[in-house]
Amino acid sequence: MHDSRSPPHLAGLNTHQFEATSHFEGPLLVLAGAGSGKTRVLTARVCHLIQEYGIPPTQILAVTFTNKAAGEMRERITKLLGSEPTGMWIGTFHSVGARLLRRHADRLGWDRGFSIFDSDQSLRLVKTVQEELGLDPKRWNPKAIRIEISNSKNQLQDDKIFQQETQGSFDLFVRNVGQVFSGYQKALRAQNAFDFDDLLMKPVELFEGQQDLLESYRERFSFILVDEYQDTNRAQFRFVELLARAHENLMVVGDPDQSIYAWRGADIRNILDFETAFPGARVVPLEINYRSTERILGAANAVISENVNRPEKILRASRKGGEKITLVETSDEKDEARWIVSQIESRIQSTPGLSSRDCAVLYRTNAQARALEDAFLRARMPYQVVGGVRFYQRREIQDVLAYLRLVSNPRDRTAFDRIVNYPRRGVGHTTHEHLVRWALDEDMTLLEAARRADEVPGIRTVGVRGLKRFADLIRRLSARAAQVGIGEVLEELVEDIDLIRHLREEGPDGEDRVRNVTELITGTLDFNPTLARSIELEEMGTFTELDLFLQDVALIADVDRLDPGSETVTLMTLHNAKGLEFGLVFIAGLEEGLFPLSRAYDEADGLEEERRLFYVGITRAEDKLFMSWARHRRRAGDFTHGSLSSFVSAIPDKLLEHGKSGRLSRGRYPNPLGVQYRGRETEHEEDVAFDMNQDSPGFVPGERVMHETFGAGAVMEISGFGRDLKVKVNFDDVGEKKLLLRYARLEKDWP
DNA sequence: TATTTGGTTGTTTTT
DNA sequence: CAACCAAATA
Repeated sequence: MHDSRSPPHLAGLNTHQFEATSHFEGPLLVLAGAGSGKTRVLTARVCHLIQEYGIPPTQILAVTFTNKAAGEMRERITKLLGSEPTGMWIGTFHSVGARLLRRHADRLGWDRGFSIFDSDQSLRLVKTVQEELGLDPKRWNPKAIRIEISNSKNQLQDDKIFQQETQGSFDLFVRNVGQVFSGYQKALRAQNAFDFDDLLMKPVELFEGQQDLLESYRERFSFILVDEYQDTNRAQFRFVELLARAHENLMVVGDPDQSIYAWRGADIRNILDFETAFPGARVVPLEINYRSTERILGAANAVISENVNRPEKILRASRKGGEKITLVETSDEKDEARWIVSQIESRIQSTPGLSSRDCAVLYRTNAQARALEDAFLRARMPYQVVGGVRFYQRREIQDVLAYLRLVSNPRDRTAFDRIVNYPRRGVGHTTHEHLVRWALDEDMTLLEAARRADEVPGIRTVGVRGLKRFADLIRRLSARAAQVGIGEVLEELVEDIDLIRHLREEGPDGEDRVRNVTELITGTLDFNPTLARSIELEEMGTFTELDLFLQDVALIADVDRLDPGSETVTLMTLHNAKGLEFGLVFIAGLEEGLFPLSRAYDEADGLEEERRLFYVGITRAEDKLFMSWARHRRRAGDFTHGSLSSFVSAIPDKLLEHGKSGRLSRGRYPNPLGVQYRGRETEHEEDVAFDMNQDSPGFVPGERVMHETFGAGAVMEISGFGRDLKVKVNFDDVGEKKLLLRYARLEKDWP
């Protein structure tokens, strides 16, 4: 341990933490178990570089997983240093990429005022391109195509490479993706826009193609630090590699056991093979957990050790003992939610100093938030939901933002299309078509064409007036944006289009929408571009406040909006919980098929990733962990019957304390004898009905069954759970088939 | 051109 | 049980 005579950034570090912190040049891999103080090490090393080795902050680049983490890191460094690390770049891969592109977009044929398209906007663009190509979106799922494009980009494969590689493919889908891909990329460029994936891929293209730029940034960032390295993808690896290859002063920090983003291209090999990519790397393990109690950590270790594909390591607890983990069985999602709320209530009441902000409820899917919210609302317990229907994704917010985007980037056609007729200006489908055709012929932006709408053939006077009014509005806003703050621009816009009145007229949801818009305005009134940190001071003059604001908005994540200071319980997905910690943690919905999700069984390593997610969830808890599951759950409209997640069986029983919700333990439910109470309790009857219809297939291996099309056969085996129950049948005529029971409509074939 | 209706569809996780 | 979309009607 380093004592108080050391500089403040070294105080209290253990041997391994100190080793990593004081590392100077060359590659360094820190294998940091959950709660082992990796953020401390990261910030301490930055201070060490600056104070002990005299490295100017301008030469340091730190990449974090969220903007929030970036902000916290900057704050902590400032505190330790006693001054801002001015000129140091700290940000996510996406924000660093955006920042580089803002500076050099012209070298790629983009304009520095480019728009950043989020997944929704990029999906809309995929649809548009599909329509132009005459590919029926019913037959070729735009979402699937978008995912394919995105994956490809994350592998650094652009549309040209994609087409080359799939040219002779017999897979029609893949060939179509190739077509859409290049149309999509062309459209992005025509609109002066990048999508999320471009923010990672284009900087790589920039560096690979422009040696002088690469050289200058290599010199500029002579020290690079990357957090959450286990979740980097190919493009991110390449980006880091390009910058770090010359000097190799690269520190990466991560934990293979917490890799949970393989589905979006993260490649765990980046961390596993780090020593191969950077030979001679120093490897420092951090294996003492300072966060959770011994019992909680025991459960986490037991769970993760079930994974086969992992380097052997064990995380030790510095905190001994602790409460047992509570595992509770509930009757359905409402019962589960009520139980959670009541636990939080009684805990807060009985534990002095414990407040709702110390509590978090984690779940696998966003849909689970609904029942929970309902219970919190009823109990009048304040809560905040992270994610789900995202704030910036809401229709009314997107509408307002589309105006701003169009002001900032007049070529943004996606923005134009969205708002040209919102609120209604008499610009319908036909008018729009005429406008587009004319703009294309005359080679001008839609906005420019709208300004000269009276010259466009075929448009009725209502449309002409509407378009001119629209173009005029955008022009006025542009002028204002150059003079006043973003907040004022927004206020004027909302006033001008009379948005509040329009929203109120929409009916019941209108008030909510009004509130959201007001919240957006309030948020922007004190928007401070220097605080936004997305830009260096000397660059300030070259961008308007609006540009900076839009960039921030585009890259903000759900967790970034989490307010840890507010007196509320936090509800979020397990993915969003990465990197966070809470005194009390609930993991809800621990049912087979939900967590792990049944789809995880279909993919190689799917179950292992799911288990890592469970591991991440468990290790969020400091003092007490609760887990719950429900026997019945409404999913996608229909009822499912569930059983306890197989993940839980890995946890030694001595760490567990079993319980039942009040509803179940009162003994009305379940009914061990089946039909005994029939007629007396309605609830119970429903329950029996589930059992007959949904739960038990009513089939056993060897039994003879009939199928509508396949005819008679014998049941071979039964697998899956709930709505994913599958049966394998050996049909007399067509042989073996694996069928989803809920579609199969099998009937017993009585002899 | 705007609005309403009904039908279809799909739910994993996110920068 | 949404949200989204296409067709039908005002």
